[in-house]
Amino acid sequence: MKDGPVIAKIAALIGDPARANMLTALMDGRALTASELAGLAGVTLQTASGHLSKLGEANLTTVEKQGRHRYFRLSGSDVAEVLEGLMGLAQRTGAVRMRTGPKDEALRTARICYDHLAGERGVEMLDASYRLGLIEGAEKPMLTEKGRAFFRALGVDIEALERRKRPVCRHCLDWSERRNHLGGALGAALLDNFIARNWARREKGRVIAFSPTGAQAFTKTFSLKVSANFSAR
Amino acid sequence: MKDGPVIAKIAALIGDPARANMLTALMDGRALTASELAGLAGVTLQTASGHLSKLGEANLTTVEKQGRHRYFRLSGSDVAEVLEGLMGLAQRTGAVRMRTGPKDEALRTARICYDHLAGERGVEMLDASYRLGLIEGAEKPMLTEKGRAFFRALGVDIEALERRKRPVCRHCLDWSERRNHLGGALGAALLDNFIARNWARREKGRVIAFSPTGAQAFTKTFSLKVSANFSAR
DNA sequence: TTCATAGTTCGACGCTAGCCGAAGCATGGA
DNA sequence: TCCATGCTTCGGCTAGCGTCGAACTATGAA
Repeated sequence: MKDGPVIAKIAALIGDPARANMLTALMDGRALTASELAGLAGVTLQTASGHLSKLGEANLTTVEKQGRHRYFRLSGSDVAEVLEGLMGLAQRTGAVRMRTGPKDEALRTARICYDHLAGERGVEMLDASYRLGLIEGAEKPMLTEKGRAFFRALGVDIEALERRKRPVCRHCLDWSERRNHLGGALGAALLDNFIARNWARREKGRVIAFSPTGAQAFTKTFSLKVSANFSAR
Repeated sequence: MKDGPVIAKIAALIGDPARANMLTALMDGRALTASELAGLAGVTLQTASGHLSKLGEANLTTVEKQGRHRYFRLSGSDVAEVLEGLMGLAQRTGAVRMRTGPKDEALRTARICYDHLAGERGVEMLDASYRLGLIEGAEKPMLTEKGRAFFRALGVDIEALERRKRPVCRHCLDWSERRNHLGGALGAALLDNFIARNWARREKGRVIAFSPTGAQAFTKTFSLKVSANFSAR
């Protein structure tokens, strides 16, 4: 009776189609201007402006002024996580079309979730990290000594990550796979790493495209089985 | 532009204060009637009925008919998880409060339901039976081989129970916990068993009182965590 | 059978909130 | 200084939805 309205306020904010469009557009962690968001949401600039101020008041987004532009982004990865959770519910409902186009296919395979890898690849990576003993702990995942050495060898500055406030390892529920993938500072650092190595690159939308050699390297690094998916693209 | 409205539908459902109240009330996994939910949400029965049918259509809740009551519960733990996520976001701005306690402590803890154990203990026992792999099947619970051996070792004549017409295992909805406990022939036999072992005895009214040693034995048998509840009573 | 309780359906009312046009600031460039 | 661009604020319109009273169905008890 008391905490209901609290979540209702947030949920109602996400519940408007225009705002939901804006939020999902921001899910890849990029910052977008008010005009861009207006276009994506299919509303006029002044309408979008109103929505964005509401989202800001609720601390779902933050603003960054730059010249005469105002860049909006999600205020944190936790917002993206909740949005992914809602997508999961929406998918399970069956009210959503299960028919998936080629774009959806690519999204399922590998996409960006705020700032880290999601989709099949993301889930595989987390699974492998547990299987290889790099990470331990169900509730609160922690790097093992072996994991530290492993990721350091990949070129990730673990110590720098640990100095930050953000958790190094974190589970993040994947709406398409409905299993956890790896979030947190390490998840973000790894995605950066893959992109820097040219294993993968960001494409339009939230798609992450692995190159053939990148996919091979990824598979080998995490001791994954070679799947039909990889050879297919 | 595509998946925005999808999550918007779900979020909008959660976004109404009355529905949010109902959903949060259901977050502990209990099942509540439409009237109770109406009261908790502060709306009339007919309004609540409308809300509940919407929640059902979206598969956020499921219904269970029992007599002239209709018991509503969340359709899965994933729903509760999303709600918790929303609370987390809400917490950034708003305040949080805790829930209230019970009335009749002893009755809630353990009581007789027709001929089997109900209340916290009963619910715990059913939960444990699933967790330990003694029982399988959501709709129609069945003893596993492991379960047969387990209960036989406790001194229950499983074969005799199976010869009877009465179902061996049966879910029974618990009015205080609002979750299922174990009924059926096995549920009855187990309560007899506990009393015969002096783990518990029937008291005035419908209260079942566990002795300290009985509570300990019960806890150990079903591999339960030792709770403060036991030591407190 | 009759009454009581639980819940649903229908219709009407009223408020909220999203929407856009127009006007108002603010920043940056010429 | 003047204009263009990016965004916000204001005001009025409208649709949608949450709400309740009343009538109806279903289950159970006397």
